[in-house]
Amino acid sequence: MRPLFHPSIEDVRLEAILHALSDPVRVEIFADIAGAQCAQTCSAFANVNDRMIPKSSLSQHFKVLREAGLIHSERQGVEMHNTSRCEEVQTRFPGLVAAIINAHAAEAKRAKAS
Amino acid sequence: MRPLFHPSIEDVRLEAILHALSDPVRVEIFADIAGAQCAQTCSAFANVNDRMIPKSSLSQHFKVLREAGLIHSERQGVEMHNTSRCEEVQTRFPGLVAAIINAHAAEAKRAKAS
DNA sequence: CCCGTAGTTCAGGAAATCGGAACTATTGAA
DNA sequence: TTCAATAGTTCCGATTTCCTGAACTACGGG
Repeated sequence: MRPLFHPSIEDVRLEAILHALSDPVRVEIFADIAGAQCAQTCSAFANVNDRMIPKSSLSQHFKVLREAGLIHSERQGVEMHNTSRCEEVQTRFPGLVAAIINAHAAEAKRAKAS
Repeated sequence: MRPLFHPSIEDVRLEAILHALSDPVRVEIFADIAGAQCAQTCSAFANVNDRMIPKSSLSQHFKVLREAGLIHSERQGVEMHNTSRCEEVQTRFPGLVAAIINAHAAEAKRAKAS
């Protein structure tokens, strides 16, 4: 099994970040990881937005987030610990991730209200 | 030929905006329109990033930007006048478009420097 | 050593994207 | 009015990407 690839922050591309977060499942996962106090496992997201996500799809989603430079994944025993790279991305693209997370939160809030 | 559809600002979705701008051609077109003083035609972008874009693809790109709520397109005689909807989108998702345009400008600047 | 759990890889079917060719809409000139 | 030119749109087949079940790998515990 090939080791996990994490781009260095200089290699992070805007295009990859926007593509990664243009998927409703991935943006939800990322917002949760970014807002969490501690590292999150992959399987914690087996159902997102009241929808079952097969674990092969989940694995792909985490790969996309990881290779876009948005999260850091580290094997911890049998499971994976995922943390956000918000601070790093903030230095590269100031305000970007914060604005997206804000927008996502605003949309989620409105959906709940209706 | 069916009339052009523009979503009302309340119907604009984060997902659609991020998807629209996750394409290198579209983000370039949008940044240009947003930064321009006057309306831009479609064919003004026949070559973006030193690459020829076929007009059928250009038409699709404009449709994606339009239906995401990022631009307004209006027929003016034989050509199309495109303007950005930045102000409206700003009220719905504060800081989002500005951060993306900033990030895009930063990346373009770095690419030129190398 | 074997089992259970967590996640990855592979492969093929589904969906989105690209682009050439044909079409539509508008203007201006004959 | 008719014809030609210009600017975009639509259609459709080829390519690419995405999704997910099945098989696989990796680690920990008994």
